[in-house]
Amino acid sequence: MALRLYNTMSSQVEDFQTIRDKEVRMYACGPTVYDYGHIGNFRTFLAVDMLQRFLRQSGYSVRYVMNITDVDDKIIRNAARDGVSVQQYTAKYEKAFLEDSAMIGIQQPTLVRATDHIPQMADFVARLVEKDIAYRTDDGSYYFRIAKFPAYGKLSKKDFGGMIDSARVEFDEYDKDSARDFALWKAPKPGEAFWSTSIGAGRPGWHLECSVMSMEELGETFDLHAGGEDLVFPHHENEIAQSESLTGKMFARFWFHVRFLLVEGEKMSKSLGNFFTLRDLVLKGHKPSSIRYLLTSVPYRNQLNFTFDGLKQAAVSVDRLRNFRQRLNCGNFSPGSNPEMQSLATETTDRMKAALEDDLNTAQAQAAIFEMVRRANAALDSNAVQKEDIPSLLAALEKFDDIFAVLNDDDAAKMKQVFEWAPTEGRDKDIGAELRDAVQFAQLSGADIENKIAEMEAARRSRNFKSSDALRTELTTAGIIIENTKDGVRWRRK
RNA sequence: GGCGCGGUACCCAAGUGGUAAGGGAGAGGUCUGCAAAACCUUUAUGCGUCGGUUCGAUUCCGACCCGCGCCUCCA
Repeated sequence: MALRLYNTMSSQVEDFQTIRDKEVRMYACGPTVYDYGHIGNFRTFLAVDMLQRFLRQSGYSVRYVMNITDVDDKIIRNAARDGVSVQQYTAKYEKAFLEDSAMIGIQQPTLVRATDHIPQMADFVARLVEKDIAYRTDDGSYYFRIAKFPAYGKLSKKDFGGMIDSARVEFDEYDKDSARDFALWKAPKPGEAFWSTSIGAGRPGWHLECSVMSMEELGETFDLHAGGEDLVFPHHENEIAQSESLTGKMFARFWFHVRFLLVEGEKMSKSLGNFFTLRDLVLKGHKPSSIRYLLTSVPYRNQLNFTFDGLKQAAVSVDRLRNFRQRLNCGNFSPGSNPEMQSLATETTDRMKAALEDDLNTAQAQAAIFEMVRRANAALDSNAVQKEDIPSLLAALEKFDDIFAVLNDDDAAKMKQVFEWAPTEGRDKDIGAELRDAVQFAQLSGADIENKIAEMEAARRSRNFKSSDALRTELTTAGIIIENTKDGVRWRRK
């Protein structure tokens, strides 16, 4: 078996084959850095992150490039509103994006910025003009002539046959040959940021940067291009048009699109009051690992209903996995190995691989790991797990976590960052009691806790349950969960 | 209107032409000084509705109802 992925271009699940053996060159459309990223953005980036992780786990070397769109209408407008330069404005949100990505466990791709590629973009337009594929309008803007690219619409399955030859239309403020022609380069408007280039002053249109930067980084034809489902049209369609009409070659082989999510059953929107940035959720006290788990638990092509109930459930599920790992790490086991445990680990690894190879079916991969957890826990209860089984079971768990990345408990440290950030943006009032608690709990050092536990254990040994229970309550109140096992006391943070 | 996706238990959510993964929640039980963790049992004769094809459909086909997406820069 090998990886099979849905390709938007063919509308089918296909065998994933790379141009170069065992090397994947992929590009994802990243954020426009005009505000903090919301959970919808992160669902998409997380899906691509999982794909990238799985490709590496499958033995590919991966060149993964993501763009940062740091110039567009909204950015220019907001920067002007705030009285800062475009660079100052975007630097803040780019930084926030990187912090948020790290917080939610995204492995950082090679990042490229639109504004670092202005000359290349101008050059790209000039070459299109030479081929008469692009044209300049009176105001100094440049447009792509869709009539020159008959395959236009092949990705989004749209038929533009009837419109392409329409007469020259006066279209609002612009002077396009056809209403469907799209802007490659926009002439400057009074008071707006612009760049002086070989094709004149102005700024790039939205689609241009992705064609220019992806080809510069990955070559004229690369393996996979990813983004949110909304980008199929017009963004990716336009990228294909401009790139392929310039090179005469196929632009990207696979098109990977992530479905939008719903929040509490409805489309996420500010007017509905169900619009959440990642930081909004952490401010409410939700753990980054819970958010990551929930956002990755539904396969990327299915609609995911993001709910607060689901977030709670995700937290419990993650705890279950973490408890299991701790149980494996802390117990005392007799020497030898149990063939049943060995084959359980192997079966689980195989099932996870098969699930992910099937168009990244994350839900089934989770089912496989939980099946293992349940069966191994049962075996642990009956002392059927032996010393040499531990590495095998842990290896399967690690294989899972290479992709899902929720086991490492650094939630408190991440939440602390958000806690400290809040006042800098006047968001103190949004800090929830749960976040406050989580941050406070993190202050207690491991040594402090161990000391309390030793005290508690001493009381228990002398059967002074009243005093030991008091100590446990004290720790519980501080967010420490105590478990007395036959191998001694285990503790963990809530 | 055009193109596309989906409706599965209390909640989230996989999946299959032969009778329903997994997680959470609930109930009962085991273990425990009490907890916690863990385990066991249990919770859809049912997979939007109505027809059709079939020995057999939740899975295929058709109609309808509902939700969602794209169709001028929203991941």
